[in-house]
Amino acid sequence: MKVEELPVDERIKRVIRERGIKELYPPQAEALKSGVLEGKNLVLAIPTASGKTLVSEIVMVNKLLREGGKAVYLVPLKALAEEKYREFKEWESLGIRVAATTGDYDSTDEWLGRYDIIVATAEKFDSLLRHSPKWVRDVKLVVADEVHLIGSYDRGATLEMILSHMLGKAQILALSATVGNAEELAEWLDAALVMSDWRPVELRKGVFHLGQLFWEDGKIDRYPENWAFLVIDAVKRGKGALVFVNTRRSAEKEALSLSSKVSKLLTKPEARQLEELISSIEDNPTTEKLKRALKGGVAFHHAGLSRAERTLIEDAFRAGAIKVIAATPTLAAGVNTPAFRVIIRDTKRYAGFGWTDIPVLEIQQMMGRAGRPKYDRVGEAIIVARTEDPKKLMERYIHGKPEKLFSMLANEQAFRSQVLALITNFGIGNFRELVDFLGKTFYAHQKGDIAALEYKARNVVYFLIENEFIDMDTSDRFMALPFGKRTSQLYIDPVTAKKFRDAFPQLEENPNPFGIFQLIASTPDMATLTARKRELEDYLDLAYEFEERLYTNIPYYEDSRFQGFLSQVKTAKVLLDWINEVPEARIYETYNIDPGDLYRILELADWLMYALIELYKLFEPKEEVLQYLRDLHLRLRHGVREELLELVKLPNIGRKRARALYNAGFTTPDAIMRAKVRDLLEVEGIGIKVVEGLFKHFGVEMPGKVKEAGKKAEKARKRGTLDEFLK
DNA sequence: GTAGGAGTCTTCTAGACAGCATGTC
DNA sequence: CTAGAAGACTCCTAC
Repeated sequence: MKVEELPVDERIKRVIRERGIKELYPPQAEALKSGVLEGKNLVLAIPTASGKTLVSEIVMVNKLLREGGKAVYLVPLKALAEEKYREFKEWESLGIRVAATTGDYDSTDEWLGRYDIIVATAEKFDSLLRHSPKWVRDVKLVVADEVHLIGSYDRGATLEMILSHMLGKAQILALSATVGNAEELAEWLDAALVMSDWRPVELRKGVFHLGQLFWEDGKIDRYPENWAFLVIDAVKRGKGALVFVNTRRSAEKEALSLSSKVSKLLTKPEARQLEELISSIEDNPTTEKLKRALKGGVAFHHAGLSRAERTLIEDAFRAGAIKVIAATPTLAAGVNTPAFRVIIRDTKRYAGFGWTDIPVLEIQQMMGRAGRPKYDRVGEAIIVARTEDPKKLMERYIHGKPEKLFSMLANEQAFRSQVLALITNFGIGNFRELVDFLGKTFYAHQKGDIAALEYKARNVVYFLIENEFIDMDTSDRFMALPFGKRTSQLYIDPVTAKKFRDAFPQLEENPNPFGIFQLIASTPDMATLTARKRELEDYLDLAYEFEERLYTNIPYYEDSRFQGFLSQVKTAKVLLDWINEVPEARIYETYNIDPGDLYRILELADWLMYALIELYKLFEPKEEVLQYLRDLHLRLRHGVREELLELVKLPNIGRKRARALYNAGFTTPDAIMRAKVRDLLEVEGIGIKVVEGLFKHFGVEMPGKVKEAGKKAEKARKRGTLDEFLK
């Protein structure tokens, strides 16, 4: 189908033509002929990179130009929200305003009402719905990207509930990977279904076993025995490769070992480019390994890396500076990083209770990363058979069908949060109405009856009443209580809220960071760091040492909660070190964690600390305790002792600079404002830029001379590094 | 007595959403 | 619950 023939506004065609697209891919054409342009719901199940985004763009903009209102585009990851936001920005030339919103950005957001396309994570949109801003009524279209995540154990229920809410109120376009039961999904959504395996770049799949590469079409290529040669071969041909493994350690190990081989294939300019890349990365034990690998043009990629490093690696790989990435599954689900060749080293993964096969769906997503649309005629995806029977792998992952999706609404943790929200935020007034609503869900459609779910719902309601989240009047009508309403808006698990409330009396008696951090770490919303076996004793000792600061009893060894408790103690200790200004590098070493782990823990603790304070406000708070909690929250956010709280509020002043300033005698913002520029520059980590920022913040004019001198110094410094770099 | 090597036993394991203030992604 | 690598531990030998 030619773009010209599309039954949409001329302006849309113009934008698409400007991208250099004249002809639509067959599945795109089929999708657009399904009635979706006339308002019908659609489930589009086609491979990644086969043009789902363009279809959704056309559908969204067509809808907006014809009917006005808003389109919401749901994604599973914050990084994807950013990626889509940047892509959709292009439509601003037609006067369409695009916004992105995730937990990193804004909230209640009446201001989102000014935008036409809103990109959001599913959880964020769910949270927005609970705050019911006025513009929600204007949502005419919901695009759910990666809708197969409806089958994810911990996050599927959210997506399912959003779609249940919006079904009938807005048009729905569900974008899915290939799944076993797309028909079932389409039926539920009363949607047309378009399925296809078509890809713009041909995908060749194969299984590698002891030097033999068995292609799906029966052809066999011979290689040296080690699969690493497949990687080297790709690089030799001027292309890149992705290697998927199942542990962080493997990713690092393979990256380092491949690096020594790939490095020999690098040209001088390439090596220089990599040096530049390396110099821009912060130093810590994890990045030390990363930098070593990068010297040879290879990176590893896993959640232990910070966001900045991951983005840097992804960008450099796309640009061709990095030749190979060894990655855990992070990369398969994340932003677009196609490669000529994808090698899947592992098809099993440890799942907490043993080894399980990685689902076909996930392996196919990894394989789908093979083939770069503009550069490759064909992409290659190769599964390595190390201990597994190659025939079995071929059957399961290459010729096999992906799994069916199953509703995860009945997952207890997700379900109790959702039931609470239905009652406190979505006007569900009694049990009958609750059951009616549940009847509209994918769960109900799939199972045919909801007796089991109804039973669970009844138990949840009892739990919510018993713990005063909600109440029921004499005519059995639900009433939202402030505690329940706030819990739902804070987007925390009711069990977390209950744990907080139960601890308030003790917390009031003896407010202290360790007790509060352990409390936070004990909630189901927190991710704890696992205490390793040989650490157990240390943390038990620590727990006894700090016993009187805890708001809970130390469980006995036989108790099933024993190990979990010690993991909470470990997590609390990390947070404690953080607010006591222990340097990051030492935290990584002491607790054997990566930067990404620390970041994650801090992010969660920050969020839950806020929730704790907000809930405490509902129970006749003591002003001095409230103030204590607020200060602790700030300390947690900035990672400082109390005396630095004023300093870290200044622009560009974090925990390191604040401590340096304080130790140099600048103990208050006022002292800094009165200080001489020269004296400030003496302080470690304080350069002319920071000083300029500070003076601007204070509204004080910097002496012109000083400014000049500073700039000169800056230039000299830059030259210095350049000289060093050139020799 | 002990350094150090070989062999054996033990341990460990992927990922990542949410509030709010800030300014406006 | 179907693995596999790294690190800890043990035992032995050679000096």
